[in-house]
Amino acid sequence: MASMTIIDIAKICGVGVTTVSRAINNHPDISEETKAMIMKVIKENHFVPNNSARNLKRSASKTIAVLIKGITNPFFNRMIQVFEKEIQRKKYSFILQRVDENQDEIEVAIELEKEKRLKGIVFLGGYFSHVKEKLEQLTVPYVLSTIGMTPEFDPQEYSSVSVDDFKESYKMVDYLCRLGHQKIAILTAPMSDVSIGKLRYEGYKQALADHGIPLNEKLVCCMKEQIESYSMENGYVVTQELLASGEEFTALFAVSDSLAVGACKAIFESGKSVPDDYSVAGFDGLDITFYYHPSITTIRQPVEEIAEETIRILFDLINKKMTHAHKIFPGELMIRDSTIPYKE
Amino acid sequence: MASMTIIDIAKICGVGVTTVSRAINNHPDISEETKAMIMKVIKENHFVPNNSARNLKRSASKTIAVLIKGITNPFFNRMIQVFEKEIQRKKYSFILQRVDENQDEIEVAIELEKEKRLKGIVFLGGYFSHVKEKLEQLTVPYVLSTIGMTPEFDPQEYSSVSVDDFKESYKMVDYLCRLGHQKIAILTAPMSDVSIGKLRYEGYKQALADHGIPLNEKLVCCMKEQIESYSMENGYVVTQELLASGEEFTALFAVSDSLAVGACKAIFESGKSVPDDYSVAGFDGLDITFYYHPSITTIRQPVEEIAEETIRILFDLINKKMTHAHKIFPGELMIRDSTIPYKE
DNA sequence: TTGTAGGCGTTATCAA
DNA sequence: TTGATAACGCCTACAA
Repeated sequence: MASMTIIDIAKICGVGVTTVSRAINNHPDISEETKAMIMKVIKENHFVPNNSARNLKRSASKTIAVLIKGITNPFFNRMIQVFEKEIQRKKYSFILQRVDENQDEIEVAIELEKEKRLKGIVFLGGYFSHVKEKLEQLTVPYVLSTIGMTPEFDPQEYSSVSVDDFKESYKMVDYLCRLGHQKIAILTAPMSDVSIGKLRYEGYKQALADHGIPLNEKLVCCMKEQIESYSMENGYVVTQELLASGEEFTALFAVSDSLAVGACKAIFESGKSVPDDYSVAGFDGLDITFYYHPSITTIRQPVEEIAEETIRILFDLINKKMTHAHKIFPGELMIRDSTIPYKE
Repeated sequence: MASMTIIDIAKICGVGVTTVSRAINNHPDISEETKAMIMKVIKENHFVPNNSARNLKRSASKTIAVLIKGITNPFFNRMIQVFEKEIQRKKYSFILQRVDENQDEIEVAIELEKEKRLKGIVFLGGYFSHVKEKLEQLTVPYVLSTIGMTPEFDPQEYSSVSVDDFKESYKMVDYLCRLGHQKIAILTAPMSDVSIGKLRYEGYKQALADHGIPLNEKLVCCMKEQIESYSMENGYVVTQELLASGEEFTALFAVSDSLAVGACKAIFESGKSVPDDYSVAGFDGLDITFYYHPSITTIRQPVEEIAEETIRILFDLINKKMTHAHKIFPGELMIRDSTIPYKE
């Protein structure tokens, strides 16, 4: 039989559609017994309400969408879990929407906002270089979570939660310098990057400068554009080239953990060792850095706290408790087995 | 200003709503110039059509949904990419819907089918033990991709694409036996599991039997229920317990690569070595098995082929070219550095 | 506590 | 090539 509607159910039950609607939506104005009867009929006939119709009619729904760019990143998994938990705790429902690499997240957001009558949006990952005019089409509050922003964006215009990529990167390179390393290679985003890749690279440069180490451009290795960015493969390939170049270095800082894993592999394959021949450090705090052998020194981003704070700010915005907020969490330098002091 | 509708646009343009609709949907019956004019107005006013209304009205849309259980699994990333590419190539649009661990994927599917007027569904991951009655509520074709099915399901009732988990598991354990290993531990799903975990365990048992090796239950290690299943952490914790138990073994077969990585870590931490003290093998063919040090022997599932075939079958079903199909792909035994012959 | 009727924004039908 | 109008399935004043 063709799909049932609320009208069919009403007919079968011998009641009006309103009553059925009330039963479905747990409205108070309905007697327990009619409700039970209706629900029974619904079960028996496998009636499922059509969400499109509901969304169309509803003026507002209690739902939050999380838009995530690059779902590949294992770093987001934990965050999504926290988002879901926190959003459900607030009795809101939760939509996870993947945004393709070559899709515009704002356009997706605008469309989704209308379709689902969203109450708020979380943007996760990606670069976020959008014109103000476009952002203004978003009529519900939104928070950028772990998204590096270039400074030309007016902080008054948006809210965000993240670590200070510049500072944390600095922290790591500073640590490597203090171990006595002077020739520190970096594996980073292409120079065209404007987001976290750039921020972390700037931290590297600053740390070197503060230690009186001149920048050696031959030790600045950029990911290949044609390979998935921040992937193990990219780290592997780029490190192979670095090793083949013959340029000397004693430590390698990869701006993401996956890159670091790929780098380690390239080093091992060349017959060298981590950390005896090269110290290697990553960034993010992925689980794999703990499980890799040797375990990999990294900057752990406090994902749970970041996710929780993101939701807290979003709801404050929704409840109009504030206009905009920016929260920066400190990262944690996890010293592991992949980095050791420089030895002559 | 409040959100625009197609009526507002029609008024501004001085045309009827139908004409606007035609412009939006690239209908043939409209002159190029009015269309251009309308599109210009739409751009200027940032009009975005409401999807709920479209879905409600449309009788059918060319869209395929991929429902994925346990988005954590990195194994799915590549598959999703292929799905997206193939679906777009067919000029269909693609929806990725995450299904929570404690959600019923069929119910999600039924709801989504109505909401989005789906043409077809792909189920990815999970266990899939559903009653026939429920499956029958799905009125569009669907394909199970890389989902282990217990034999009691009638193959006439559904379509599927996967590897033969039993056979591939057998292949791996057989290989370990041929290396001379006799005491082979397995890291597998809890015995209550009915899906791939069970199938892979059965393959292990059969291979041991065929080599005349009695099953030692102390070497059958089940994942902890309270830890994320098939995770590195689970492999780590369970292997620590195995090592602590003092039960002797020379090889360890983990039914997933992530478990294998965790196992390796536990072994290294105990002061032992892979592969010198213990050979370790995984299953799935994740990238990390190549990048780990030592690289990990595994069964590679041909993800691209599986994904492509899934879509091919789905479209054959949609176009009524067949009733049901089951495609089994062979896995590939990737012999790496984590397994070596048994030495006295 | 229950039912009737109108409208959410779009597309499809049909007539102009 | 265009436009008026009736659905699509549901929710919600408002009336009973």
